[in-house]
Amino acid sequence: MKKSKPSYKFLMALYNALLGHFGVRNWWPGDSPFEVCVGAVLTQNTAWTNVAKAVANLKARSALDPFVLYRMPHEELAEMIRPAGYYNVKAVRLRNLIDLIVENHEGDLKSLFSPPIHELRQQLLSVKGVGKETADSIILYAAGKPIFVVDAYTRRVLLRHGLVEDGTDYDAVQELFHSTIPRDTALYNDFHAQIVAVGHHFCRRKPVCGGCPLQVFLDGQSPGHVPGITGK
DNA sequence: GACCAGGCACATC
DNA sequence: GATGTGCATGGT
Repeated sequence: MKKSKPSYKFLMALYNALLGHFGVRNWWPGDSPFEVCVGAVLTQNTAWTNVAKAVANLKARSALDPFVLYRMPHEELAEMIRPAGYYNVKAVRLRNLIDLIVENHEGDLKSLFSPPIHELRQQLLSVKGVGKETADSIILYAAGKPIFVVDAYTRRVLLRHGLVEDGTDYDAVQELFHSTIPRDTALYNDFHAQIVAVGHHFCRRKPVCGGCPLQVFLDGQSPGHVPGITGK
């Protein structure tokens, strides 16, 4: 069964339902654009609580800096980000991103972020270890440009509430937002943050959705609320 | 002790 | 081009 595409009105009402429940989220959890870039790589398939420990290690060593990380040996970097898991692959991926920043932009993120979104995205995607979600997270939350981030929470929440088909790919989910609601950085930033909030609190492990603001909103309005889908 | 978490690249068919 | 696999820690 093919689902009809949600309207502007519907998506905004959905957003407002989340906003009313959670309040403005003020995302991403990071003190600087560079920290957002590092966090975006470290959080790949990893709980944020573990990422926070790795970031704290880097901060404690004053290593949250492109030039410091550029000079750091692999073993040392891997050891510092160990709590985030996959530390060997992530140390390489982080280094690949740092290489782009330092070697092509003299360590200056403003330089990296200066091109139009499409060009910036291509640059980020050319880095081995930076996929669509990581690139888009950096573009939205570090560069402050309007692109919608599609992550596990986004898919899960949309799927669980019957708004997309199972297996809908990244580009299709992203296009759903881009073609429906305005290209606005602040809106995309908070919308995604709201989705993460509801995904984290209500659509993760719990077998039922009691108290979920989306359930309240969607009942009688959505293609069908689908309780009980946990995990991926 | 099993299961899961804000992916990604690579091998194989 | 679809599907499977390795990477790894820490919380529930």
